[in-house]
Amino acid sequence: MTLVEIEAVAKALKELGHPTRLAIFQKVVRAGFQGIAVGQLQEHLAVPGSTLSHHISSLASAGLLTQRREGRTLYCVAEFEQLESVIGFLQDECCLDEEKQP
Amino acid sequence: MTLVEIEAVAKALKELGHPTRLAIFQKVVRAGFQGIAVGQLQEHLAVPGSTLSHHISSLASAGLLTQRREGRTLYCVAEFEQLESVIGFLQDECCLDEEKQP
DNA sequence: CTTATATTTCGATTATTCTGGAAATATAGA
DNA sequence: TCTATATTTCCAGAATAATCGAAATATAAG
Repeated sequence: MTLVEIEAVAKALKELGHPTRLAIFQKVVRAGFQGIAVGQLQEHLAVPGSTLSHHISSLASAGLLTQRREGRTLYCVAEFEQLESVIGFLQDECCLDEEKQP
Repeated sequence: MTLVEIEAVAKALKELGHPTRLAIFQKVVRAGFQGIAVGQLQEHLAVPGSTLSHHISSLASAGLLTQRREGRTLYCVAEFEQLESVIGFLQDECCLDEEKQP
């Protein structure tokens, strides 16, 4: 794992490490490949539009989601590969090997 | 998963989401159950002592490590259960169910 | 009791992030 | 074109985090 890759993982962890953003990401992931509209997120999470928009673009800047427009509606779609690479990092780079376990 | 638990996971993710702290944590995990001394971390990571100490206590405040004193030396030991609960959250609460996969 | 080593806490500065109202943009429909 | 809806961008203030030298604490050894 290169330094650049580690920094990409750190960036993703950092953006996930905010309660509102983690809640947003959870909803986006659960919406599956079709995604969830920004407005629907706003209904569920009761957070002002501009604040929500900032959090969404933070998650996008970490490669954790993308947006797709359909008419006036913008859908947020999870980038599952990025999520998997974060999980993979924690498992491979941070967890113990079997032989070290008690 | 309760709100309190989500906030605990968010806190852990946030603390891991800093390049220096992620590097610290990686070394601590790899040191296994015996842990690694603060001074050894400092040698590896070339960061001033006071800064390092702050980062270590951030990780401790997120429940990701504990410290054990042996004489003048303080060892940092990973809290593997906390790491596993973070990984578990990302897998269980955030990943797709099989039936949603393509 | 003095000195050396290991690490933390204090204190202060600088940098970054969070927040949300208001204005701007994009699209659709009448 | 005019209006309504959906969302973002602009702006600026408030809050939090990061940084690190210097001083303090803890322990060990002579």
